[in-house]
Amino acid sequence: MTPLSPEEFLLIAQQHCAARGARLTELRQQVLGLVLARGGVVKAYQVLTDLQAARGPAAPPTVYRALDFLVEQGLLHRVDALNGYIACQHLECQHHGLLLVCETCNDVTEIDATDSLDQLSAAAARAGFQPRRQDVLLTGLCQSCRQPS
Amino acid sequence: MTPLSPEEFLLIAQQHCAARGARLTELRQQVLGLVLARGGVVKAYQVLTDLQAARGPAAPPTVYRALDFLVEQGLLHRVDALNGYIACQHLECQHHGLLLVCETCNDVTEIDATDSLDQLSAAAARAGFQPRRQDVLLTGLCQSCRQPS
DNA sequence: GACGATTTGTTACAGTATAACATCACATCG
DNA sequence: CGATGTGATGTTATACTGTAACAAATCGTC
Repeated sequence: MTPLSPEEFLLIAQQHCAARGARLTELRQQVLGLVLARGGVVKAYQVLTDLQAARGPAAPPTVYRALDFLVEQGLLHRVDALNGYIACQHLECQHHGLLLVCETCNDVTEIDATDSLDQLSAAAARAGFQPRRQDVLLTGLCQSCRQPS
Repeated sequence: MTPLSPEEFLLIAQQHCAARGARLTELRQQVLGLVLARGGVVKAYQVLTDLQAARGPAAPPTVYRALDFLVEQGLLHRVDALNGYIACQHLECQHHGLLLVCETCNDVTEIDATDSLDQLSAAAARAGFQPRRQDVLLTGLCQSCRQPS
């Protein structure tokens, strides 16, 4: 399960958007590239800084709109617990991702947990609730951070 | 499943904290009371306003600290998606709560989904991740908001 | 080229949260 | 009793996150 390179990711993103009739404009692609370049969880204002470095003046709404779009398309996940964004780590496969947020190192890992998440949705449905495809996240300790040594 | 009255809730909260060796101080109790008084999802700055009305000058850290404590004790849930807090709706029973956040009316319902959530934890554990007891939330449409009529 | 719809730019501001340090309350122990 | 340590609260200032509202540019279509 080698992670995609930024180049591969951008390529797939293109196809992904084309297939959905969504316009992956220059700006949106650039923002996506900046997120990928940093790697891991990225904050909106980090992207803003990078964007300003790359293109001159830019304001918050510019990056928030691009990030919203990318989340909408499923290319990025929003990590509410950290007010951040992270590239989808299972773009190729159809999946329901579960985001594992380490509360020590703030690293985020995405695992495929389609079955469990479907169960969760079913439980919600029994309560009359109609879930929208959405990122579910758990916080806790990642493997590296719970070494007893 | 009648919801607890604020009085009942506060009483149980007392016992709950005592049992855990945590100090439910006057301030913390007051903050909890203000959340219960408003009902539903409450924002920190709403609590701040109410607290100022009730006790005179107060600053953000005062309420954030109290809210953090109450979340820590499991009396409140933090609703990341809304930057808000809501009283635990299953205080009496041992449960793993699943928060259902309606993206139309912003109402939050808490259902018991212990089984599904245990599955989720198990999936995380298989990835070497150790989840902490934590609120999981799904966004979507509540029953009232998806009336086709 | 005119038009409507979407995207982007820009300004200004609203809302959320914490760092850092001072002070206070309280339990414990010598 | 007073010293002392710990946790809780007060206080100031500031950092971080996000959006409303409107203007300008871009793109596809007729």
